[in-house]
Parts: sequence; C-alpha cells; structure tokens
Amino acid sequence: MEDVAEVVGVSVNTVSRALNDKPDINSDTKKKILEAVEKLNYHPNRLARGLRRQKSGIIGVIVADIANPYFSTMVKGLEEEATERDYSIILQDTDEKYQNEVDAIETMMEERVDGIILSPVQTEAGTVERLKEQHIPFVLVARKFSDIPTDYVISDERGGAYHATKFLLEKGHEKVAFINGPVHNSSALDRLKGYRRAFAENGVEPDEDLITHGAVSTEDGSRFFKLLYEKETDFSAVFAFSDFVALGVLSAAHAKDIKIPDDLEVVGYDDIEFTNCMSTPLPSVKVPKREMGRRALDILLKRIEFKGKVEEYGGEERFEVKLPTEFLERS
Amino acid sequence: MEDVAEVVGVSVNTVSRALNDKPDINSDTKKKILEAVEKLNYHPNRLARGLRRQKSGIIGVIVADIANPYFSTMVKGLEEEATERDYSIILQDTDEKYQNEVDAIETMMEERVDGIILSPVQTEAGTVERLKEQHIPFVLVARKFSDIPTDYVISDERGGAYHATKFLLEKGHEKVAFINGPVHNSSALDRLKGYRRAFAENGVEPDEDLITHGAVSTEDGSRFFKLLYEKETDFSAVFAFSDFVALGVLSAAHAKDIKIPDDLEVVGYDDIEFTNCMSTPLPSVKVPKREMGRRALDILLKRIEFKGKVEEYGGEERFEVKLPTEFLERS
DNA sequence: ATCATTAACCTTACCGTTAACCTTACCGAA
DNA sequence: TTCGGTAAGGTTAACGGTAAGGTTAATGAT
Repeated sequence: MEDVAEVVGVSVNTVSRALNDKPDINSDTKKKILEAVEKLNYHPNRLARGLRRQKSGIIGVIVADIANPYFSTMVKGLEEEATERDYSIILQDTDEKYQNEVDAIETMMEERVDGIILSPVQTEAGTVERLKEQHIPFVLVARKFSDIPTDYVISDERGGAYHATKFLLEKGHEKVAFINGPVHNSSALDRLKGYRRAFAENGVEPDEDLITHGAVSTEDGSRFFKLLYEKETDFSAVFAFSDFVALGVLSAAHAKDIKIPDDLEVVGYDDIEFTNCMSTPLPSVKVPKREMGRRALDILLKRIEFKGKVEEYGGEERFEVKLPTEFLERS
Repeated sequence: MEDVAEVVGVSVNTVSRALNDKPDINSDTKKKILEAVEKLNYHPNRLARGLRRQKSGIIGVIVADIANPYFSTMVKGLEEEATERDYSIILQDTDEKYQNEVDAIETMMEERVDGIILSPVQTEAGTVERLKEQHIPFVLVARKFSDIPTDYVISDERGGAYHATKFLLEKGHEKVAFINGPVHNSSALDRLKGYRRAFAENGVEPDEDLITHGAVSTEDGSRFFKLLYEKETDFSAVFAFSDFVALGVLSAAHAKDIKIPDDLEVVGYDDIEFTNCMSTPLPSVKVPKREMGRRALDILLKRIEFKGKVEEYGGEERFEVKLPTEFLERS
C-alpha cells in the first residue's frame, strides 16, 4: 500500500480510503490510485485489515463428512453465498467425531472467524454450549438440539419421513422396517417421529422390532438389513435413513435374490443425485441442501451485523428455519 | 496475551516464547503461563501472528464443483492432511467457470494464503501462468496442463481408460462408443489416449463417429447417448467419462428398453460409491481421490517450506505425481 | 476584511504477535 | 577480584492496515 501511495503521491491513508469507498476523497485522486493499484498489482492484506478492524471476514464451516454429497452440496450453497457477500470460508471436517469438533472450533477461534456454521456431531453438546457462552455468532445446519435454543436451519425431516412412510403404508405394506440413523442424531429422531405419525394416522402401531438405529453408511445398510432379515422376515418394505443406507439394503437384498420392488419395496432419503437413474429408481425425500447452506449463511451474517443489537430483542429472538422437503415417488 | 502476561507477571514476549516452544524460558514459568492461558481461555490471534510472521498458515483450495463426490472426497483428503499439519484451508468453488477461478485466486492472494491447491477450469491457462509469474506456491490436482510445467498430482487416467476399454474389447465388443468429457479437460484427453491405445493394441481403429466430447453431468450422459443412438445404433458398449455420465446413459437406455448388460454394456469412471450397489453394478475405474488430496497438500507444503531453496535445484525440479488407478470389473 | 465551513487530505496511534536485540543476575575460571 | 559466559528474561520495532482526529487551502457569508 505504501508503494501505491508513493507512486500517486498521497498518504497510505488516502489509498485506504480510496479502496474502501470512504468519503473525503477526490474522484480524480481515487482514479489515479485505482490505476496505480492495478499497475502495481497490489492486493490489500486481509490479515492486517482483519487485525485492525477486529473482523476477519472469514466464516468457519464445520461439517460431519464433506465427502458425503449431503454436506458437500450444502457447503456449495454456503460457499456461493459467502463469495457473493465477500466472505471467505474455512472448512473443517469432523468425521462424526466429537473431539474433532472441539479441535475445529478451537482452531476457528484462533483464526478469529466472524462466525461459525456448524453441523454438530451430536454425541455431546459441549461445543455448542461453549459457543453460546462466549457469544460467538453461530448457526447450526441440518441438525439441532431440541433442548438448547440456538439459531438453526434444518429441513422438515418429520414431514419427509411422514410422507415416505405414508407412501409405503398406502401401497398396502403393513410391516415397514425402519433402518434409522444414530439415536443422538436429530435428523434420525425427527424422521422417527414422522414414521410414527404416519402409522398413527393409519391407526396402526409400528412393530418396534422393525425399528433399528445407527445406520449411516452403505455398509451399515447392508448389515442392518441382513440382521433384520435373519431374525424377522416379516416385513415387505424398508424405509432407510438415507439413500446410502438404502443402497446397502438394495445390495444385500439383491444378494439374497429378493426382487425389488416386488418382494421388497425400499425408500430412501436425501435425494442423492444418482438414485433417480437406477433401473428401478429409488423413491426418496428431496432435501434443499444448497438452500439450507445459503440460508444458514444469511442468518449468520445477520447475527454478525446486528451483534450489538441483540439486546434490542431481549437477546431471545431466534432464527429457527425449517425448509420444506418433498417426497419423490418416482413411479 | 497481555492479560496472560500480567497474571503470570512476565512480559508478553515470554508468553509468546512459552506458546511457541522457543528456548530461553524456564520450565516453571512456562508451566505457569500455560495454566494461565487455560484459565483465561486465551486463544492466540492467528491474524496477528500471520501478519508478523508473513505466513498465514492458510492454504487456498479451489475446485470445480465441491458438490461432486470426486472433488469433495479429494477435499476430504486435503483437509485431513492440512489439519494434521496445523494449516487451515479456505475453500472456493469455481463451478467450472474460468472467471470464478480468476476471482478465487484474487481473493486468496488478499487472504495471503501460503499456497494454493487448484483444480483448474481448463478453458484458459491465464491463472496458472500468473501464479507462476508471481511465484506463489501452488499444486494442480486432478488436472494438468501438458504445455505448462507445474507441480501436479493426478491419477493414471490413461491407464484407467485403457483397462476399461480393453475390458470391453476383450468381451468381444468391437464398436465401443466413448462419451467423453470436455475437450479442454486434461482428464478427458488422457482418457481418450487410453481408449485409443486399447484399440491400437487390438489392431483395430476406433470408429471416430462413436467418440463424442463435452459430457459432464448425468443429463449430458442421457443427451449424448440419445444423439449417438439416433444416428448410429451400431455399437454394443459405451465407455462413459464418469459414473455420473454413465448413469445418464443407463437411464436413457432404460427408457428405450435396452437391456443392460445384454443389449448394451456400460462402463463408467471414478468409482463413485453407489455404482457398486446397483442391481447390475457398473464397472468403473477407481481413482484414489483422497490420496490425491493428501499428496497434493504434502507437496505444496514442501514447496512452501523450501521456498528459498528452490534455486538449489536450479528452480526446475517438479513434482509430477501420477497415482495408480484400478479398473473394477464387478463381475 | 474576517471568520466559519468544508473538501480533501495528512498524522498518529493502535490492532496482537514475534524477531531482533538488550539487560540482568549468577556462576565458575583466571 | 575481575571477567566472560549463560540462563532467563525484558524492550522495541515492525508486520500492513484503519479509525480518529488534526491540518490546509479554498469558498462563501457577513
């Protein structure tokens, strides 16, 4: 910046003002400065700016598994919105391990991020509590804690699961197995509620033995299906926690020569791109992943901008966004 | 830091020394300082550290589409390695648009990243030229420029395509259509070489009309397949640029009541998780995506550390890493 | 002619660290 | 005793910006 100032013959401060569209600057001078900036290929130093302004312009993003299209699509939305609004994002992946989440937040605090977007590993809630205590702006995405009030952006998991289950029940299946996600996971819990509601509405009780928890990966899907199948073959449909889990089910079913959808009907969740292209397409629940990312970032920036004004609302106002899901029948 | 210094009764410099494992510090003092750091919940400011050290500790990562598992898995590897080595990563997505790449690099220079990992949009090479000119450490991943020497980490695309094509030829297919990626894309070019080599080795010339370029998405796969099918039905197998493209082919074929693999045999590329789980699994080429990310970061850090010593090797030494691929037959 | 106003700058200090250099007390050797 | 060496610190300046407040010359009103 000093070089630019020297070339133009002004002080560094004037250069700073020119670059930040501040008042008190002649438009001719400004033009000259911008030209010099261009010619010298000058790039303002965001570290220095951040240090002085006490605002890094960086948002921390912590997800459970970036390799999963569910999260990576969300991150895509986040990144788009961030770039549009001149923020950078720092990414960390927890691999669903709580300790990694703790470490990630530590790093982000040192990095002086202006706020955090978090998809929490939900085995413990300590990190979220700490973020609250320390008044670091943050927004949860995809997952929430029902007993801790925070800003969050989720999708209508209950509704999605409800429609998926209802679809199967209406097709005449009475025994619908549910291979659900981990019990601590809020998505899994909400989907279970939707599943139960669909049954309740039909005046039937679901068979509790057909409800299992803990499936995440494709392998889990295969494993859980085999276990269910071996001890209780009395079900004609499976509602899987995710498309990946559903794929595991399909794969295991295929190995056992079970015909889809005649012998067994399977429904997934998340609408991962490919599930539509299979020879027997997998019905699934479409989740607005990208939009979730965008919204979360938007809310976070609101929090950051109005940080001082939180008291105006008694510090109690929350952004609790639930975006609609859509069941895709794929007949 | 000042607070910590005051509590312990030393100067800030001593605190700094304690935190950076520098010499000239008494171990008792150090212990006291670390305790105070803990108690006060002090987090060193990386902005200030970066400013002073002229090293941000941040790596810029630019990919073409983070929502694509190919890239997101790579990023997972990158992130793992970066976290292990105490670097943070800033992520930007170009959406395969060159202008976004230009902007992304601009941002990263302002952010004073210590180096850049780039999967270039290859419609233009200006950004890479500029990175070279400005001596910014960078490593290309997944894609390279054959006419511009740089560090890069890619996979053996030629070999992968060769084996995939050979597989089809050996099964008796003489007419193998190739629905390839964009012509400017180095992966596509290398895969084409592999495709040709397999033919050459068989003493056959591929039918040039069966080679098409420009497919990326599932929709492209469907579209290109339909076009090929309409004007020339004389092929019994398709080698697709990616699993996504292959899915599009399968989907379109299914719509035309073409039986897989009896009427048409399809092979994909990338080994995206799900392709193994379909009722007729899709043969594909396994690419060590995660490993590519890790290696690229490792090389970048070497460059960063030895920045001053490049001259020792005449500034000419390059890291040109080609990781092995593996054809998955999935019989 | 005098003074207040204002546009357009300049000066200074500071953001939180760390590199480089200086200080002090103590110890053993000459 | 005097001196050099060393361990364990302290002091200062600088990294590259920006906020806050001061300066200057021109302008206009009185």
